Amino acid sequence: MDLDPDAVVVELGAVLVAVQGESPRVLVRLGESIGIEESRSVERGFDVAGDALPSGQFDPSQHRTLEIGLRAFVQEQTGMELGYAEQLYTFGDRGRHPVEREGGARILSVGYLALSHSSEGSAPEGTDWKPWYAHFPWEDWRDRVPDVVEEQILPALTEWVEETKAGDERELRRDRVSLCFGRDGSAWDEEMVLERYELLFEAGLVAEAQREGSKKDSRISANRLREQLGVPMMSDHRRVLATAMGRLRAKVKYRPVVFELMSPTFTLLQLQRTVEAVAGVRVHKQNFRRLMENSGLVESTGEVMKQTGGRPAAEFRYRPEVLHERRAPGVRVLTPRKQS
Amino acid sequence: MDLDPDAVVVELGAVLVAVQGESPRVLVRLGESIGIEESRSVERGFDVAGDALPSGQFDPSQHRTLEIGLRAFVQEQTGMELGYAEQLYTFGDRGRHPVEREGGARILSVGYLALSHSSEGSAPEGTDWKPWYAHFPWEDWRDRVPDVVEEQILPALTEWVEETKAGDERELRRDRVSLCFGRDGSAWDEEMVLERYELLFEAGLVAEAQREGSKKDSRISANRLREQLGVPMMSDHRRVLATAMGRLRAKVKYRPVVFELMSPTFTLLQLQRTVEAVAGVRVHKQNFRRLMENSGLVESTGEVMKQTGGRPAAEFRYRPEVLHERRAPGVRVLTPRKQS
DNA sequence: GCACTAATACTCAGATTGAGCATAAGAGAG
DNA sequence: CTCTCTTATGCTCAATCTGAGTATTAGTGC
Repeated sequence: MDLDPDAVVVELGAVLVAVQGESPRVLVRLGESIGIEESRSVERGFDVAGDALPSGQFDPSQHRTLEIGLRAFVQEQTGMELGYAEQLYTFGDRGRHPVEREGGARILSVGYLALSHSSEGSAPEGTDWKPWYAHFPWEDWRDRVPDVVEEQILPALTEWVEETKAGDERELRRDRVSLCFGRDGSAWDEEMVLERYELLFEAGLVAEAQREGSKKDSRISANRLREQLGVPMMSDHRRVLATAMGRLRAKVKYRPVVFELMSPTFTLLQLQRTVEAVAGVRVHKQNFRRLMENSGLVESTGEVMKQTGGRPAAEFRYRPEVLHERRAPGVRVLTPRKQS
Repeated sequence: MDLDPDAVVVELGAVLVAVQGESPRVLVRLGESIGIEESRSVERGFDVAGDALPSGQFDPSQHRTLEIGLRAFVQEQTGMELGYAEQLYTFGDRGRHPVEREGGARILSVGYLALSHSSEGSAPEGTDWKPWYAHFPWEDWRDRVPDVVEEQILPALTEWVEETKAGDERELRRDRVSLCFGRDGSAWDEEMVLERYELLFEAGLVAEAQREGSKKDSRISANRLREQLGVPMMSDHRRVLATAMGRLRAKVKYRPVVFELMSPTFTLLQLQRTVEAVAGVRVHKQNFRRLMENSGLVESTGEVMKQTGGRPAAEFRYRPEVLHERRAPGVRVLTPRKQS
């Protein structure tokens, strides 16, 4: 690794998502298999790094484009051939990577979102499909408001708000908390995944924040809390994952990307469960099917699927022609009517 | 500049947008003032580079974050203090920058969108506020379908479709053309700015494509055409601008970003004209005001503005509280009812 | 045949849209 | 002072779309 402090190293990382039943999953390289980097971190006293996204250092002499490089890394590290992939964001803040603090080059990480139909079948050696809500337990509002929000996060954030002396800064913090977690008249917005993660990071509530030099908080209570706030990942990979979740939740609504997660044919309920899994919220079943039937996004194959446990369901497939017919074809996730 | 072919240089570039009346403008550094880079290109026989975005090379020892670096460059080069700024995309394709082809480092360019209230007052020495439709004449559908679309672009693209031998590749091309330019049942989608630019680039119809090594096309007719297809910019800056336009057109609809382009107070017509200028389409006036009045995005100041040429107009201001009240507060640009 | 599980049909009131028509309030001309 | 021009603003109407239900149907496993 380059030790010139002026040098820039570009890391390409992929958030490869698949949905198994009702569980959205991300392909990670297991912490134990990372070797050098992990042992280094441990050696230097940092928290255990955690799992990593498939990623690697961009090599301009090998890779004509960033995406080509990314595909090569994913292929090498997981044996998976990427299908749909889109660039998310480029992070370049100083200090989010342990190696930087050892005098190495500055690391830019370019994150990608990739979608896969098949997370079935075991993941290759050294990798695993991890449920993304294991990393973001506060993001799953399908069945109820997650306990961790009411019981851990909001009290801790309130404390974080109150600890500020300056009134206007406190006001700003209060605002962010209510916006991010849907308090005080704001509604829960499932797309704000990154904003929430960054908020928790700034408040020192996620384990990754501890790796930063600033204000170590080693109180037992704080550490216990962080343990409940999701499984951490290597360097800034959980941040990249948050970006991916937010983007996917948003994009599902105006592009037919869910179908990248489905088998070629599916029932409307399977489609609904996939959307719900990704969005982390429930939708009204009858209205969902009405929407799908009028959207032009899908068409019936004429077959039925009988393995549903109830009345057999009609089988559908994606209808690509919709791209020519509608302006922003996607699965609008209908929200319960506002209290306004 | 680094000559190690394995090295990566990160260029930060800003698309700084302001709207003057009905004309959206971009702050550019004038071609003549660029100096070294331009003269080099000319020396080596490339097309004249054209104007450049405010941009510079990211320096990890100076800049704690990418955005900080960007703000510094814009400040230095234009004297402007950036307000709103958001990252757009990171481009890293080989061959879009002339210097690369001289054996230099690979250049990644990280593009940003920045918005400014004030393009009034002359731009600093060596810079200018250029109307963005000068670079993208096919993107302005406010008054009619631009002539250049019907008369130049579509015939040329049709030729590009037909010149393909393989039937399925031809089908793909035909599809892209109809999607991008709203033919064959597709509607014009003003957000697809980047897709259209890339299409014209691939078809060799924009001047920048000529700088690439591949298939030089020096027919007189082809060159005349490219001259009509908008003012080119340095290296890949027009691509970054296309990305910015598309993002802004999309974002206006679900975030209150237009107000970054407005004065503190404004009339509804001024707001409408700004939205139309950005989106490149017209909207129904009465419906627009109904939408604004019900959206919670603005509130009346109680004052009126009399310089309108007709009946005095009520003066409005942005209402930040809307962020807490609505899920995706933005100026939905209503489209004329479909033919379906 | 009964209980259970989904799937699918249908209803209904309330909001939201797309399009217009109509009126109001200034400025400037004569 | 009235007429004309220009924009602002009010209001209507039919067509759709939405949020929330209720009701019925068609399988499976006792």
